[in-house]
Amino acid sequence: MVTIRDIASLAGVSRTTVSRVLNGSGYVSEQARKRVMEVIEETGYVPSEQAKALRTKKSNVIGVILPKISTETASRVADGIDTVLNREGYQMILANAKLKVEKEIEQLKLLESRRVDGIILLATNKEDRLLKAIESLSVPVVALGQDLPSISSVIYDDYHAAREMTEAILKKGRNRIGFIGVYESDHAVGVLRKQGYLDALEAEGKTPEEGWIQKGDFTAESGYRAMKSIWESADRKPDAVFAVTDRLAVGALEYLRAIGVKTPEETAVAGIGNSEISKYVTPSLSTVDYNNEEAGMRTAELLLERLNSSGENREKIVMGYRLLIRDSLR
Amino acid sequence: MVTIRDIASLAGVSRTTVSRVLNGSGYVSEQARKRVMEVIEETGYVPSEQAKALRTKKSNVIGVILPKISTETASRVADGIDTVLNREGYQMILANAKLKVEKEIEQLKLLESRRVDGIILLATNKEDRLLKAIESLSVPVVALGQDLPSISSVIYDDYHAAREMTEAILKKGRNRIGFIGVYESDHAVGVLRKQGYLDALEAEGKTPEEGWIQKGDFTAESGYRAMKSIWESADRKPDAVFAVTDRLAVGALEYLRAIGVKTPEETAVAGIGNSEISKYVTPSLSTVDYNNEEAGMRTAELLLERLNSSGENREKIVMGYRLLIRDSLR
DNA sequence: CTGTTAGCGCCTTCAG
DNA sequence: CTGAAGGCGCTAACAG
Repeated sequence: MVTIRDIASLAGVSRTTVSRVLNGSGYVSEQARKRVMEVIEETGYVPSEQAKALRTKKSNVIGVILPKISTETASRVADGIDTVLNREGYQMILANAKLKVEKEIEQLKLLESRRVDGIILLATNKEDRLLKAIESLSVPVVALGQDLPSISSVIYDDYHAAREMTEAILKKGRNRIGFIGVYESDHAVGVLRKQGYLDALEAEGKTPEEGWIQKGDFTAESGYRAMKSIWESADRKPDAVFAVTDRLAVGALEYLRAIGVKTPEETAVAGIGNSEISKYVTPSLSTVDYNNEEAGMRTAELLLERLNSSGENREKIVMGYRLLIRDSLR
Repeated sequence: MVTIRDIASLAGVSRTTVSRVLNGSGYVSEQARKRVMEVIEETGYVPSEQAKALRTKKSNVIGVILPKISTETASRVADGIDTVLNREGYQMILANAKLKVEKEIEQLKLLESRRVDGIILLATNKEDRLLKAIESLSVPVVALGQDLPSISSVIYDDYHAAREMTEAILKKGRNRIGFIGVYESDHAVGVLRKQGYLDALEAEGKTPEEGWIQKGDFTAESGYRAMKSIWESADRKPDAVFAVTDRLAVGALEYLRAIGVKTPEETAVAGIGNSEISKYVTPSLSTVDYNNEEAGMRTAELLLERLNSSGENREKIVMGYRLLIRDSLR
């Protein structure tokens, strides 16, 4: 591999001069610059960002920790992050947390060892050991998706989104609304969305019946099972079901179809996420669009700002959302 | 940032000794090891992979160039790649080619400047300048998705997949099969799949009618428009349509529904890719499963083998596929 | 078992 | 306008 040294000697100048033409810093005679450029061209020399980073203590790489790689949400977010990063001259190193806290922490450390300039964490929990791990890090971290105390974050308005969707269902005259949630370690999805649902009901003086509230695990299959549990355990059958995720909702839709319940006539269904399938299932699924790409962009911008300002102040951005009422809710 | 030097002096040993306990290389007395470990623990020292890489000329980072980040195929492949890379102690730096050749080349160079150990390219074309760029690179590259001469690659069996799906359609007694393809710069998708379709027809002595063959650009909307063109320009209406992509097929499905043509009764539809929507549209879409995750894994393995063997021999792996005949084809 | 020495490829004072 | 010298954090001979 050809180095700056080779270029220097081939061009008959010092390494310093080569460095200067490379970075456009300081004065270099037109003649010298030309010689150097020629040699670079001939040799196909590519400066090592690695060595540069060691010297300048800036790698221009940002680490991104995803809960799972092949997920619609994650890839939309990654797309948004990449847009901003690419524009600002950064590259992105991806790390997979596989939905496990330990893995999340492990990846944080791995990224720190790579000396990335900053880390974006798509968080799925707010566990103490995670917060501790972040604090002990010497690399700036911003979170997306969960409101982590002590660091800047971009979050979705889970509570209001869920509440508004539930209200929209109520407004259609539906009174017996079931709910499919997830485990509560995921605070944003497991707790906030559920609270939004509960509060919307309570505001109308309604109480969900025993058995109307079930849990899944983000898969369509679990949505199917949850819907089945609701149906079989409830005395009065619900006339609507709100799932915290489109996949769960699609699973619910499938169960209803399987037992011959008409959607939306008998039982309406709604989800959150505006996944691509939501548009193409029959009936098309009512859902909430979170604009993940934009969220990714905002998060990247937040991180970059932090890198350039050296300020320690924490910032919190709450993303807006958009209700999409489609055929599954009439 | 604490360095190996700090650890050494705090532990009262030399940097070499610290390095040795870090890498488990050479002999270190139990006593010294313990002292060092303690100090590392206390200080929260994290060795710089960056400096290590500069010295060892191995970064343990692999670059992955995707045509687009938020794509089902890309993210499945990335998932597979990550599985293998993670298992073998590598990390993945993602680069977005935005479906442009120049950007593809630019990313190759950028990754080279980062001194990644190898590059995986999800290729969408076989243009000469791309091949040239790859050859001038001093980093091993393997391709996925296109059969690039001169480098190792993992490819899908596009020709046979398309041909077999077309044959499956013919076997259902459909005789007038339309086709929605894409531009030919994407050799695998644009040329090979089309050839499979044409050859299957020809083997049965059939010739597609003028207007039955249209092009789209990977979006559902373009599939819709292509289907419309087929419908409006053909004298005899097709009784089946084969699209080279699920999204195109879904667009076609939408058009047919819009004009009140029954699927599959009047006109059957098939795609390729086994996208998630294919399972949930109505009627469910017949398609070909390419097992992208496995392809990603194989590609990563191919690259790692190449890194460890220092051999220059090129290898070509052809992935298998699986026909999924669903409701859209009866 | 341990330390000394020498660089990996680059940038950055500091003197010319 | 240009070069020499030093060092970023780490590992790899090579002597002890």
